Amino acid sequence: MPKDEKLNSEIGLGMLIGQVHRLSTKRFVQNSHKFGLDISLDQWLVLGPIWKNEGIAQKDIAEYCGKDKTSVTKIINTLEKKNLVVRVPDQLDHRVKRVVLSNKGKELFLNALPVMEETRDELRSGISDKEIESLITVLTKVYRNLISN
Amino acid sequence: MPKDEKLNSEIGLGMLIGQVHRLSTKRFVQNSHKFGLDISLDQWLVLGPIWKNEGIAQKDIAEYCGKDKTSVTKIINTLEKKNLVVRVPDQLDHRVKRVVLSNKGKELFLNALPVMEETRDELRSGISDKEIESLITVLTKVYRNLISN
DNA sequence: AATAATTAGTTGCACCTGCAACTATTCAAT
DNA sequence: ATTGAATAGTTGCAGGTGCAACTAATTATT
Repeated sequence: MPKDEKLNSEIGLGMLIGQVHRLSTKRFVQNSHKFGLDISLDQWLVLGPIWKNEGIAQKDIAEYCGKDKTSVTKIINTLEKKNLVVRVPDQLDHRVKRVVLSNKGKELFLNALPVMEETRDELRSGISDKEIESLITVLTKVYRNLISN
Repeated sequence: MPKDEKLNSEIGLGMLIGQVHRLSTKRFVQNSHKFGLDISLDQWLVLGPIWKNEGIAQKDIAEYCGKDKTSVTKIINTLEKKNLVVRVPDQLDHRVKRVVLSNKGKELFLNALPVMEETRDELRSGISDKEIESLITVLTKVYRNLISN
């Protein structure tokens, strides 16, 4: 019944990554509620590149946050439903759509920064910078093994 | 355009974990197809405890693989649709359902072992055991930070 | 024994993901 | 100029996830 009993057995690496991923996205949403906001981690991740690059094309958003273009389409749909972003068709290339933050979107992005901070701190609590660094280093190697499709 | 260009910038830890998680579940499915099988990583993860413990209750499956009971219900639904498992109501406690592998399920489980092996090897390719060990150590700390709800 | 609290499992809703097939537009080749 | 890639984005389908609310069965309380 103790939640971390299974850790002693050989909880595989893949399983561990899955757990951490699921729990951290969950935690982000919980924290956003604590701050009176309603935004998912993935919505936040998509908002990021739009903030940094007003009018970015969906294709570039996908590349930027490592998501499938299909996923980006659908996340932007929900962001648009929430009136956080607007799709603007490019005047030169009629295939691309440029995505822009609304005022509400800008406001939410700023308000969500502390949520990100807090979640980040919770994840790293009691773990040294050196450990985090090595974690990122090795995880990046795994990542490189995987992107070479 | 190069797929790993973003690595140089500060691709956050959370984002990195998300990428690795998504890419590795994807890779598992691709590998299962290469072996002529059709099984997802999560279906495999649920099959595991049933293999080790015939007639395990759904609640214990959930605990075993760290999934929500809701998710387990639905994954077992699809496993049952595929005729890989059967739900058997417990005779003593009429609330619990015990899950059993069919012959087809046992066969698939065994056939999927090499898929697991291959995916595992691909993930770890070029990474020393020591690095993997430290990865698991630190990731486990992150995990512990998260389960304390 | 009757009521209340727990527990196992399911369902509905909203969201995220990957894949394949599709539209529409732009670019390349001849 | 016309045909044939390639590209940006969308849609439909199947699956996975969390949450809240629910049923049915078991235990605890009094």
